[in-house]
Amino acid sequence: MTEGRPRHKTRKAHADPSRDLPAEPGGEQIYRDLYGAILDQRLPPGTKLTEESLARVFGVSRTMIRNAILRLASDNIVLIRRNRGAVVASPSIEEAREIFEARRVVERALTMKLAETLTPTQVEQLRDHIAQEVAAHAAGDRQRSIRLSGEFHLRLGAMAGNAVLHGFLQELVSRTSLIIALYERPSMAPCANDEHQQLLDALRTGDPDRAAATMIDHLQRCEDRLSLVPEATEIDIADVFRDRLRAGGK
Amino acid sequence: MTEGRPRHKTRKAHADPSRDLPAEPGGEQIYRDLYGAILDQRLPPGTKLTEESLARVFGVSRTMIRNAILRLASDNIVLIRRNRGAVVASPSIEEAREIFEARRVVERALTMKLAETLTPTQVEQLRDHIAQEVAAHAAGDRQRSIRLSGEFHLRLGAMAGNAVLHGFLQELVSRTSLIIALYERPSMAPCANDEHQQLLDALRTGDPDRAAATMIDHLQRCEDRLSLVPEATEIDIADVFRDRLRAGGK
DNA sequence: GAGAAAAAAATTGAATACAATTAGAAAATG
DNA sequence: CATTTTCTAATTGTATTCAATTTTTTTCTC
Repeated sequence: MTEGRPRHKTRKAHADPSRDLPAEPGGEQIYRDLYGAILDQRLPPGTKLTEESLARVFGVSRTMIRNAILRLASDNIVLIRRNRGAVVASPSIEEAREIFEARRVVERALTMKLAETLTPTQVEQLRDHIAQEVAAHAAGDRQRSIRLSGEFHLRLGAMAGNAVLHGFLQELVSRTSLIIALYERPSMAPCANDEHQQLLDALRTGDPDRAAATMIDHLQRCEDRLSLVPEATEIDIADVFRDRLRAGGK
Repeated sequence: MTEGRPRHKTRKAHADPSRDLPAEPGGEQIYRDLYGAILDQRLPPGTKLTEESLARVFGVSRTMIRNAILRLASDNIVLIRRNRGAVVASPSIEEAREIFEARRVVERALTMKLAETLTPTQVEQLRDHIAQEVAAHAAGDRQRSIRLSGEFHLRLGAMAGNAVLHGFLQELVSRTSLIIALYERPSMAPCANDEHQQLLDALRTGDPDRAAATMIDHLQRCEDRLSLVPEATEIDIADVFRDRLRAGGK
């Protein structure tokens, strides 16, 4: 019955200290690493993902990089253009609006479910999480702050007990990271953590409608904190002289 | 070995005459073909998808089959077990319930949106679609009937104008096909098309709440028409003699 | 014969090799 | 000198090859 036999697999120890064994196979680790890098904006929207470079970095063949990229593409956080490589996605303003609308739909449902089932243990977990957010914010760790903020929504979603909706939320939160990278207003925290506290309070009342309203409100504020308006600059030159170009040139 | 390249499809004659040339590259066509075959239950849940067999059938290398399967897996209609191949997914009862719940969430939202924007042209399109459903039902074409039924929901979802939610719905409808294959009660149409007519009527009133209620009701009926209860059979033998097994010896 | 062990076959995982396409640099043209 | 053209390098798409794992078959033992 003793299962725990310490087997030393001395293989390529990668720079990742979180894992001694050859990581999870199937390109899983690569996928996660890329995913994390994109979410943390170390690979910002528009970044080209060249297969061979990544293959060298990760010390594997292009095959697995391709698989990882393929998965990222079906998560809609990477865009593959045929024969022209993959880039980190750059959601348009329209897309951003749709994503936030989808979040309101999905998270409203998850919040209502959770309001009716929330246990003291879960309250404690969420409280802890908020504490971490506050700490990160106080420490000025913006990177971590954004990441924790997204994770709060995900943990909440996980607790609601519908894996399908939770999966949708995962995609939505990821894409929201890209949106923040593209459209955040300078000098504004994307997701104020006192709002998370309000959310928790609303959940604890056990009233689904009140919790849902709080969530909707929170998401709307998040969206409003961004700058989702088309920029009017920089296109002018081409536009102003359009008639001249028509008349003069070919 | 002179394999050559038989231009005729002497092998499994595919019913799809739409392509002589390699069609869209990137394994797109293969993906769609497999997708369609699964949705039409020509590849029912549990079917093993052996890479080499598929490679022979489609006349390509395993590489592209793998890509297609990978995409199907991220759509959650195929399950990949490491080193043990891929099979068409068999959603559990629990999963089925979650999928229907997710559908209520997503389609409620889409229905409410659509109720406020529905144009006469769209009404006409939906009316046409329902006519097709009625015709298929009358002709006893069950296969087509099920497919059209799912497509009705998708067209409705497409009209609502949120591509993200529409994408979610696509996955949900696909997975519902698997659920129907697994859990349909004999002698029962999965989605009565007079309910689709009621839905259209409700949408035409322009009242979001009424339309939403009709949709929720419809989806609930669809779920209720299935047999989502754990089967009590076949486990009996082991269960009946459990105490004896315990007492007698391990 | 039933069951366990070993060997063979089939299947998947991943790297490499080659072909096709695109992007970029150099040369040619007006 | 700007623009097009041509050639070259870089990159992606797909097939093939080799290794690792699982499944099936065979062989052996009792």
